[in-house]
Amino acid sequence: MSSTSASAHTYNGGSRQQGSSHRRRGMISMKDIANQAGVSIGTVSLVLNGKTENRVSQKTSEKVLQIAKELNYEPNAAAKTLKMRKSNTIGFLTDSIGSSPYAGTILLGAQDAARKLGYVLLMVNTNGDRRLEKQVLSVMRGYQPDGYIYALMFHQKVTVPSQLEGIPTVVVDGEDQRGLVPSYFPDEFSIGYDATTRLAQAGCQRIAYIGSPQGIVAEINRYEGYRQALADAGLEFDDHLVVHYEIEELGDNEAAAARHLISTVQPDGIFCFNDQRAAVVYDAARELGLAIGRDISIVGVDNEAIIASLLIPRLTTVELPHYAMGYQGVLRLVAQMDGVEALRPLVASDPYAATVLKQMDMQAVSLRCELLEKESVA
Amino acid sequence: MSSTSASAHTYNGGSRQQGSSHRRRGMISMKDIANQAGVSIGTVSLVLNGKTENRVSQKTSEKVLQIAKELNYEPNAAAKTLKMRKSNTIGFLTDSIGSSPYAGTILLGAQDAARKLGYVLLMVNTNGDRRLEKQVLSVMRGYQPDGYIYALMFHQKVTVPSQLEGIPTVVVDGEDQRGLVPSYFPDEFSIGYDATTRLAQAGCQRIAYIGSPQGIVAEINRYEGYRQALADAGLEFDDHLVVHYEIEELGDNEAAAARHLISTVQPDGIFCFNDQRAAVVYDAARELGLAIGRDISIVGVDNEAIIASLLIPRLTTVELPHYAMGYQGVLRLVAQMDGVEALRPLVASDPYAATVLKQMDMQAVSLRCELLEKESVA
DNA sequence: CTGAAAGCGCTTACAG
DNA sequence: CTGAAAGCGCTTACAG
Repeated sequence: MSSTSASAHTYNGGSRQQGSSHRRRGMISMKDIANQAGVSIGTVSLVLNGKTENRVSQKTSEKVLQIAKELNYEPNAAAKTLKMRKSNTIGFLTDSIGSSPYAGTILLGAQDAARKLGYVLLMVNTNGDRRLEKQVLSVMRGYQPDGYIYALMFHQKVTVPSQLEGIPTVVVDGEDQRGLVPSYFPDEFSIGYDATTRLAQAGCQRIAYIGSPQGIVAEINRYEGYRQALADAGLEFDDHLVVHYEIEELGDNEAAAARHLISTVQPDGIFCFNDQRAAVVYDAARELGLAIGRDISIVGVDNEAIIASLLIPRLTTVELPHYAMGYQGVLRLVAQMDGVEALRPLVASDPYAATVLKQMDMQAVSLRCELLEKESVA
Repeated sequence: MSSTSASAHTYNGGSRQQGSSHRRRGMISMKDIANQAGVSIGTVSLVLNGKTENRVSQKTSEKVLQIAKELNYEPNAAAKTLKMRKSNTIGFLTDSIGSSPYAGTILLGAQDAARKLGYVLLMVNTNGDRRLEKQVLSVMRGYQPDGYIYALMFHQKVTVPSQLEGIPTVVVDGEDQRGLVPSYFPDEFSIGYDATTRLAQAGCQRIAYIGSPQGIVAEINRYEGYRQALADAGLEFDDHLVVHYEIEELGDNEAAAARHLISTVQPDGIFCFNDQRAAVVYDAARELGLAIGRDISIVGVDNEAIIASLLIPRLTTVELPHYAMGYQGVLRLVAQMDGVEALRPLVASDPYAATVLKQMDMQAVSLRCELLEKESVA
């Protein structure tokens, strides 16, 4: 908690920027345009919405457009929403903005897709608190978003709030428990498979897995991928090479645990559940005098920016598709709300759009993740 | 970029969740309540807005409230906005969601404050692109946010977009170039001062500063704080103890540079511009056989979660007030828009509210940052 | 090709 | 204490 100081470094910039009076800035309306153009409001509406075909003369149309531009007209979303029962707004619900560095990337992807499709994001954080979630959701509903993105902090099974029932919704970085709500999440199995296979290709014979508490989806499937890759590479599975850390029970001893693992079972390659673990393994290996990328190969998951900047040699890692999940999630949502035709304008320039269109019949879509080759693998 | 796979891990959850038909879910309106209660819509409005004083009987009031609750009534924000010319919406503009782990924390603070004051956040990312900013802003204006938060990725001077002129706006983690728009940002001078003073207190005689490219506000003021603290501690300033890295020109050599600095000028304490630099210094010190927290003391800035979890011994660091900036920024904005009375309900339970009220006459507010004591200082 | 009018769900004088 | 009515800025049959 930081207190506030009115120190020498606080200065007063002079006069107040704006009064608290509620002078309505001259938001100009169709009426203004109609007056200036000498036509009716209805005509202005037609023109501004491009519905002039056989209904408005070329000349009138041009005049209206011209004046609208001069006046810097911006349609009043509230009026439009009220009349159309469509807000062109997407509710973005998340449990984790602020607690995860990745939430922002999902949001960015969602935002970019929304913008291209003419939507704006109403953002709300639930802190993972069901009671708060219910409260904010009911406020949000008043704004009548046309659909919702329900974004999680990491891949897990979730129950979508009942208030969203019947409203178009897409789960991102998570999976609807009941399999009814379309969900976009990383292909965890392939992450484990690709990482392990890469290590096997590098000639590793004793590939360890440093995992996560068991039970969460990401852990279960990455581990499966690890085992399948071993089998496909003709390597025998060895129980001793696997550890599923409970973060809590480890505390400061994660480093010690890593050292212990390395020195006792002597792996020549390690697939780490995430980059953070990989960073700890770096330290452990170094203390044991092992050269990473030569004596021992390491692969992480996340491509976490800060860790990436710190580790030497650079870490080979599997990147999680946060941006893609947010982006495709919104594409899917809009297709659901407005029909697949809504995506057509994008499809020529945007490979994601084509992908999403192909998957409209799948409720659960796993995104393949890319292995980024650096120098931590021999 | 991740491609998408329809692997064995993609399953079809069954029937489509919702049709694309636009059946309006029974958003119930005041009319519905009025009908059921046998009163007029106007009366319902009065009751639901708590304006019953001398205007509606206790009995009618209760009946209306009761029915509204049963029907799960949620006011239609679009209609209210249209009529009132007030959307109870705040536009949150940022250059960095997704590119900075801190943006989310600012957003979280803003969100929490907004919720308490009955506002909802309309979120928009500009990617630091002026053209895009202009475009998204004009769309956003259509939604008529009552005010704007203009949030930056790190403390810098900015020119607020001209489209925001005349609309209540608060800059967060940045400073309005012209000093006209209220701005909330970290007290950089104190960061440098407190960190350096802490090192001096620990008995350090040769305190180095590993900075950042010169020119940005954060660097200039932290450096000043460093120098002032040296002076106040009776320590002589030594040019050789200071380095202002240009990140770009350093690349992988940051570690080498740190090693070089430590071995040549032999500081016994180092104030690092941020935790990331501190992490590099950890490595360098260790390679030179120095025990951190004994042979050499280190202080960082940021309290970056991932780095904090990695460094041993734990890093003493100055925490940047991201949450507080977002929170207080919104408080200030609402006070600006709705008058200071709007904050009164909070003031009893919320120390931030009192603080903000005290600072209504300041355009630039620097927030004091907390030094978190860990074990990296002797 | 164009305009007048109704109506989306609210709030707020105004009349009673 | 209560209701009828106007109007916020749009869209869209409908009539001409």
